[in-house]
Amino acid sequence: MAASTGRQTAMPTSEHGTCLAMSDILSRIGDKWSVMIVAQLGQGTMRFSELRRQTDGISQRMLTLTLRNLERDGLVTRTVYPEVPPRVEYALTPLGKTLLGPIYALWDWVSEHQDDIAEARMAYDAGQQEEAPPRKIA
Amino acid sequence: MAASTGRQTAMPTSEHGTCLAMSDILSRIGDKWSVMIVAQLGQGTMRFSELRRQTDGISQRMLTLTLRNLERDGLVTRTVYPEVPPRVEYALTPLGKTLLGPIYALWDWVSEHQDDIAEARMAYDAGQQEEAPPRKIA
DNA sequence: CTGTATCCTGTGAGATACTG
DNA sequence: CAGTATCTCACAGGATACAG
Repeated sequence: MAASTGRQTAMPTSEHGTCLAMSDILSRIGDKWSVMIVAQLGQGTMRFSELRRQTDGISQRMLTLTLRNLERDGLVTRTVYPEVPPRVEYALTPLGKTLLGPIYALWDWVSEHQDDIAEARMAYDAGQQEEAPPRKIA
Repeated sequence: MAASTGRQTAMPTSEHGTCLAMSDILSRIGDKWSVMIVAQLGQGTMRFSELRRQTDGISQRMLTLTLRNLERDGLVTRTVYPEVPPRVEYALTPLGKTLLGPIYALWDWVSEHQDDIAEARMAYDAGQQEEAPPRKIA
């Protein structure tokens, strides 16, 4: 299990393999929907349409693709019930559940600092306007 | 601050604002280079070319854009020394440093589970080959 | 209900060349 | 050295229609 409770364990920037894996994993969990889906499934097993409804703005196609990728990475299981109106349930694997920790950490960070970021952006954009405008402002 | 396997602080999926902010922030830190740059700067102030050298594979353009975005979000500072051969130094802001925690959490997770994922992928791909090939295999 | 197949667009990002 | 400006291409991802 992870060394976890406390401060950051790793970050030996030397680890080149991990570095490559990082950008790989990050482009997966960093895509538009993966984190949201994992977070949803963190609350329990759900079926396709349920996920679709709860995940605002996702297209059928993207939900399918996202779930397939997560399944391929061993983060979620896909269970098909061969019934007449097909039913498919998705759930986190044990591995998938271990991802919830880091995701929540990120989530907490965002909810804690989103205001700072919004503020920083406004300040930055305002500053840019002063130096930028060879173009008439008003 | 959160840390490990156990229950976490947040995740009231209801928080819609945070949810939107999530996908926003995620698409920033989830892009190909931001996390890597922040991690680099976690080790201290660096200048442009230094970052360029240490960040394998990044193009000049992408480094510039990434840094600009991070600056705009208030995560890094950009200090220009008006010398003859220009020198520009980048460093994490206090806000930027708070991001190191979650990033390290993710980093740890990756270094800990990259093998599981690689394995899961191979297993999945192998399974697909069996059911897939209306196409002759051998 | 749970997908797959197609089409189409925006944009992320590399390569290259030029400037202060 | 540190950047900006273009060009280009690949691909993520939305909309829509069809299928088991």
